[in-house]
Amino acid sequence: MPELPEVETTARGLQKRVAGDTIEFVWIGNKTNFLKSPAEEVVRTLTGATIECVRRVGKHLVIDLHTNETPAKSKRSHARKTGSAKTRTQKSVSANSTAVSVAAENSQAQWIIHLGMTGRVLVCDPADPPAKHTHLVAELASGRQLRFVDPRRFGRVQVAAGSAFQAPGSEPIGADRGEFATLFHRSKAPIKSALLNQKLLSGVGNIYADESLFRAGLRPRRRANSLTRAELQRLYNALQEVLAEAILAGGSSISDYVDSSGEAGYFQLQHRVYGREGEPCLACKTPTKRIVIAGRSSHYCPKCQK
DNA sequence: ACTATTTCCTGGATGC
DNA sequence: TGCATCCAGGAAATAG
Repeated sequence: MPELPEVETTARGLQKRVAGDTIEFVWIGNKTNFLKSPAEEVVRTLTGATIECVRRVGKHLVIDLHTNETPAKSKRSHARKTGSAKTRTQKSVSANSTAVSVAAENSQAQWIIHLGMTGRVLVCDPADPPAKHTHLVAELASGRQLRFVDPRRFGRVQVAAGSAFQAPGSEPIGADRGEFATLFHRSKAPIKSALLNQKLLSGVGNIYADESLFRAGLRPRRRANSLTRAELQRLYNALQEVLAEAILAGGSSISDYVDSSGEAGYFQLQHRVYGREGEPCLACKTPTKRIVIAGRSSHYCPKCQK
């Protein structure tokens, strides 16, 4: 299940393999509820676009494109979208005061993919048999294909004009310590819920939330605003550590391991609490507990975590 | 203005 | 063996 480290690993792999390539043709399947932008807008934006860069923004995969789309068309279609998209449009437009930079902005577009629970982006040979639940195929000038596969369709695909896509919250990696503390100081929600709230930090999912809380010695039900300065510091350190280790594990595998369907192999970080209900805590042997917070499984050691 | 719960989805695991 | 039921979870929608 892709969280920040997996998305980072995927982004690096894709950057390495498809940057500089051009999308020549786009196919979209029958089930289109994974699209956040209208299908025709996705097709229009992607077709003929050159992939400049693939990167991670929060839990989103962002593919920066150079397009041939005309400014007028791009603006009108973009304006149909919902609140947050409008805000971004306004931002990106207002940031460009001269006509020249507006024109430059409009030859840029972004293909934004959220992998949800089961989403994957594969680099395939056209001869590779399509995986079940393949919802979008982009044929590349190099002769290869990018395929979006997602059985559960929790993943989301959208396109946007410009290059200003932002995640709803702060970037967890290298977040400022003070800012990190401020984010959680205001929230009365359980710290576990606050960690999962993408409007605070973008990119932390269920597994790494549990792992961070375990390393920080904090119970998931603790109210975020009850954490002391020292506890927030421990949580900050734990989160940085967990994410860095997970990316390292993924990063070491991506360079030399890509399976037959072009999928990067995730060598996941060894979980210390996640999914270990009833098993002895690795530090003190107390059986690991599992509770449900905000509808999510939360694992913790009742002795080590206060 | 909050937080908490439900809903969307399918495949794999479990139970009878 | 086969069928029904449950469970996993990111994030939007809905409820409290």
